[in-house]
Parts: sequence; C-alpha cells; structure tokens
Amino acid sequence: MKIGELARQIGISAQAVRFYERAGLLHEPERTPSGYRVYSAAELKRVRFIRKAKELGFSLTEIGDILRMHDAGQVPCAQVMAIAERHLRETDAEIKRLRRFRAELSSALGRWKRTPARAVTGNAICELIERTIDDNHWKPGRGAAKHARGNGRA
Amino acid sequence: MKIGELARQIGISAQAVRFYERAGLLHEPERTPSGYRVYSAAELKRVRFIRKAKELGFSLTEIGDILRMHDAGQVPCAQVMAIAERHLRETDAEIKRLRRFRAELSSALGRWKRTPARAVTGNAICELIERTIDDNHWKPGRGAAKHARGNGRA
DNA sequence: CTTGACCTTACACCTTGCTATAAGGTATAG
DNA sequence: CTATACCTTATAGCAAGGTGTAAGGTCAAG
Repeated sequence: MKIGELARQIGISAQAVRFYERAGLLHEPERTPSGYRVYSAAELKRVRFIRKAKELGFSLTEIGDILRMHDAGQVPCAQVMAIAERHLRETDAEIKRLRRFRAELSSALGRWKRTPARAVTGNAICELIERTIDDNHWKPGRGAAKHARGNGRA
Repeated sequence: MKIGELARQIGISAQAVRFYERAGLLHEPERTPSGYRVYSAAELKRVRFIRKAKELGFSLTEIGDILRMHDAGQVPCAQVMAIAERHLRETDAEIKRLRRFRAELSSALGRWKRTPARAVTGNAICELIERTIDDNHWKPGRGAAKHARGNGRA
C-alpha cells in the first residue's frame, strides 16, 4: 500500500503521514525501487492507533513516548492510564476556568445592558469595558490559564 | 514616561508594548531626542484598555478594530457588546465540547480500570486505547473543535 | 571613566499539528 | 506520446500573542 492509499484509509492527508514519520511516530517505511513509501497492515494499524490516541486527547509527543515504549517491548498501558488521568484533571480545570470566565463575561454583559453606554464619559475608549474591571471584584489569578490548551481533537 | 515605566505600571513587558505598537494598537509614540519612546497618561490608559479587553476575551484584532473606531470618533460600544455576546456563545459551545470530551475520557478510564490490560492481545500497541474507539459508540462530529481555542486570558 | 540600568532595532523562535507550495520523478491509461 | 494521477523532497506558513537574543546607543551615579 502506498502513502495515498494509507492516508485515504485512515482519513488523513499523505502529508500528515509524512509528518508523523518525521516526528518519529512511524518508522522509516520500505520503499519501491522508485522510492515510493510502501506500508504494511501493521503500519496502517500504527497510524490508526495514533489517530485514536489523538482523539482521546493525547499529544503527538505523548503518543510518540507510548509507541517507543511499545517498540522497546514494553506494555505502555500504565503510562496511558496515567496520561489519561492527567488529561481528565486538566479538562476539569479547564472547564472550571471557562465557567468562571463565562460567569464573569455574562455578568459584565448584564451590567452593560442594564446601564447602557449613554453616559459616556468623554475620555473613555469604551466605557463598558473600562468600568468593568475597575469594579475589580474579579481578580484573575496569576497564571490561571498558563497551561490551558485545546485538547487537539479534530 | 518611558516604555519600561509604562510596562511596569501595566504589568507587562516592554516588548509586549512594542508588539502592540507594531500590531497597530498603539500610535507611534513621541520620542526623546535620543530616540526613546515617551508616553503620556492617555497612552497608559490605552494600554490599560487593551489589557482589560483582553481579559474579557477580546482578541488583539478585535481590540484593534475597536480602537480604530474610537480613533475615528465613533463610540464602539455596540460592537463591543456584539463581540462579547459572540464570545459568550463560543464559551458556552467550548464548555459543552469539553464536557462531552470529559465524559468520554472518564468513561474510557472507567472501562480501563474495570478491565485492565492483562488480556493484552499480542499484536496490539496499547489494547486500552485500541479497544476504546473500536467500541465506536462515540462519533466525534466533523470539525467539532475547529475553532476551539483557549481564550487568551493570562 | 566605568558600571549598570535602561533604551533602540531587527530578527528568530515558541507552542501544536499539520497544510501549502515548488519543482520535480513515476506509473498507467488511452 | 501524452495526459493525469500519483509519488518524492525541501521549505515556508498558519493560528495568537507574544518572548528571547544579538548588537548596539544613552544616561545617571559613583
């Protein structure tokens, strides 16, 4: 199977497959005499594994670690569980953060609607925004969202 | 006031201030004879506005639009409200997405714990992951998380 | 007159996971 | 023989919001 066929079966682009190879997730594949990459069913499964792990929120780095453990003859399931549990905690934290943010934004919007910006003081840029945090009941913790990250599900 | 003093008062780096200038959020400042940027209280307020808007989830592009409206003599508050309402909807969608993801991850973890990977079939990479989506009760919608992104609160 | 804190510019780099493009070689159908 | 679909490599670029570094100029204190 050549790269385009593999990519089609998984539902990704051929470039993405080459990208995984360069990223160290796939071994150097065999080649036809003319240099085309040739993949076996095992490689197909490996790529499928990569996509599944990605959908579960694993980063390519983590997936690479897992695959290298596997290649070294180890069973990486303990690591997989640990990473998944960390992702769960991070997701919880991110949901909490987003909920706090949502509440704050919603409350600002409510105040803006009750007190429209007819009372624009001449030297404000947008008085709505300017009075919002001057109220200062909302102290965003230092670095609250430092590690926040989309979890990469495509 | 020079750039370092301005940055210190806002709590950002001097590079960030120059970055805002290059991004078109700040006007070309006055300069000392030796070329140092000199800022007035009005510029300080403008930078403070930028940070406040950013904390409310506005992107630098949006903030730039708002500031340009202001510079053109308009009152950008209607746009600000519209953007804020869009952010609210996006935040809601992102929270929903994360909750679905969390439920899925949590359920996978539960299954993994109940049925540990002692039954490792020889040709799997990590059987935990491999059996998870083969169950296939979980169809991630196409492009569900296309626009998902941390909302830039620092 | 030197040290050190501050300022200047320009450019590269970071994160992640790819996508796009250029410039070319290969395989197959008609 | 040619059209076209596929493959190769290398390189650049995106999103977003900056940070880091190099190489140098300026200013006050001691």
